[in-house]
Amino acid sequence: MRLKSSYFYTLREDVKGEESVSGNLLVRAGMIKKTSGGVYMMLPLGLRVINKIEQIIREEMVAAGSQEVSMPALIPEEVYVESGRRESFGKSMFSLRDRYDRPFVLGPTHEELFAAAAAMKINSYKDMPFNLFQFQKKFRDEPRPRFGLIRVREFTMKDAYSFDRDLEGLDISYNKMFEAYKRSFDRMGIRYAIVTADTGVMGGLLSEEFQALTEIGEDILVLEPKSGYAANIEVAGCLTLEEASSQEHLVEEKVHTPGAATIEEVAAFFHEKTDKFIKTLIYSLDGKPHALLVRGDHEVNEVKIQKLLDVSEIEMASPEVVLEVTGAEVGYAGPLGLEIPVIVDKEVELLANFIVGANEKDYHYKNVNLEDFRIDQVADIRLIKEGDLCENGQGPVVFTRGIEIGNTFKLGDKYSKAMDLYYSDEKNHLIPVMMGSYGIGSGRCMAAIVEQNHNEHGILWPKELAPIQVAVVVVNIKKQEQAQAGEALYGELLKTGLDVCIDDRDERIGVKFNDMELIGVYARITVGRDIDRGLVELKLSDEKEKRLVSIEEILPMIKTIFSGEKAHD
RNA sequence: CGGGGUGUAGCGCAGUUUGGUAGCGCACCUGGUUUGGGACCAGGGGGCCGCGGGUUCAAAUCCUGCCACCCCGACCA
Repeated sequence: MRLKSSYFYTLREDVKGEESVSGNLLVRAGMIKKTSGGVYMMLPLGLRVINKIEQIIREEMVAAGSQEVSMPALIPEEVYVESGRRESFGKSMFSLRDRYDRPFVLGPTHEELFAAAAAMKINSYKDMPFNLFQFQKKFRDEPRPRFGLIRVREFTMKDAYSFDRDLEGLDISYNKMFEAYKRSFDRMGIRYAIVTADTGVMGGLLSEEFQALTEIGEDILVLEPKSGYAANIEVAGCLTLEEASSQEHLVEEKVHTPGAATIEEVAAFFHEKTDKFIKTLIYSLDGKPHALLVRGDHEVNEVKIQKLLDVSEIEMASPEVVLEVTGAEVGYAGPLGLEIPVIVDKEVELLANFIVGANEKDYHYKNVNLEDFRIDQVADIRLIKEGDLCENGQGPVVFTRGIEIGNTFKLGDKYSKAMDLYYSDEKNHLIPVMMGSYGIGSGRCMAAIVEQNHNEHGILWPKELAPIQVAVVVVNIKKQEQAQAGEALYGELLKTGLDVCIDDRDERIGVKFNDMELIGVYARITVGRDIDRGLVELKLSDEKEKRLVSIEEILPMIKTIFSGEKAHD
């Protein structure tokens, strides 16, 4: 491409209100442009990168035996009603009506349609296994889009679906996808961790996430390096080897604690550490109030609660509800005398003579013990903390952050049962198909790569993904010998099939260098003052030093650097 | 949805307190001088001041309703 006559621009200043490095750099590089909250235009250079990312994924999917299809994004609402997900997605689904007032949605994910497509093919156990994939826009009305391409409302996902007759088959299909994912992300040069995760709205038997390791990641990953344990904090189990306290149980005592409502305030009042306290949190679970008890220095893990009690909606109860069920304003809830279900974290069971709220403003009870109140259930309901013992007992866990770039699910028969996808086995019994689903967000991959590969000047694309792999920068386009040499070299480079550009703009060299570094050109060839000696300068984005190369040697050198590369454009 | 903030030229901002002809930097156009790390001089173009009502002789500015965007808490590729 010739920059002078191409759609190409850069912004000199940082993007206002953009918190993520990737969002800022991609917008400044003219690769993406926000249209509205969480919706972006994909401009020429950005699209090139996305295409390269998707091509890698496509090659690996095909190599793993998957066939490409394309499903609609505009889908009759009834499809999701049938599977029960119209309700579970709720407000995060974009809904609309056609001219006859029939309800449609914009697909947030495509399990239902793939199940329908599979039904066309599947009659017998002989019709499986197989695997389909697509690249398709997904629409999710996220409450809070942010971080450039990381959390958006319209995005392209590669989604794949496997169909097997039984769990053994599903395991095989799942592992094929799993390996294809590893190869894809390895080829993109992404540093990632694989963690077990919550199955969430997808349901099913198993969920594993591919998490790109970055500072800005929205997910907290719990790792135990020695054993290789890795889990999303949502599902990380807690283990304690402590014994139950053998202290003699004292008689409970009501204490006036004026002005102390938060755990920290109460702890300061009693001159005790926060782990001598029990927090009583009033939650609304599918609209019904529940009391959740965790140690004062612990937090409730809402995903664990959702799984434990099979609830879909979980939120802290409103101050009005708290007043109603405890008889006191927020901050003084305690388990004594509560008439709502009381769920207790298993580590609370180990304590004796602890301090709790008195369900009365400005009062707490001390020396409270488990026999003093009704307990409906004891379970692991807390969020793990960094340094806690790993649930496998191997050692303390460390935290790191990640961006979820891929997710693999063993769905089991959830959708096949809902969508009536059955086959006949050898004995002519109708059996539900075992499904798996596998997603990769290509825009998130792009953002994650930028988060992991940038410097103070701009993006450092790996050479396979750079939108411009080789740039010929003519220092002074008005000097004939430079312009001619640059043009000649550009013409030769085009024949290599690499993504090449010539910066033929009438700009100062500093502007050109800065732009090339911002957009992440991999190899920059500068044609300038040394051209009269037959020399050009080569600078690779992953090397510090520039090299002077003779004009005759530059082409073979570039070919060597990119050897093994496929043709693009 | 709750809490906080911002909407003025393509981008970044001042002006709003105290109404009185809409400004600055970058970018853009013309001419000239420059040319290996975001040049300089001179001249110029570009605005439903987020949108709608209201107050006023007069509104970017005051009042009011709405919208959008950003940040902090509940979702997921």
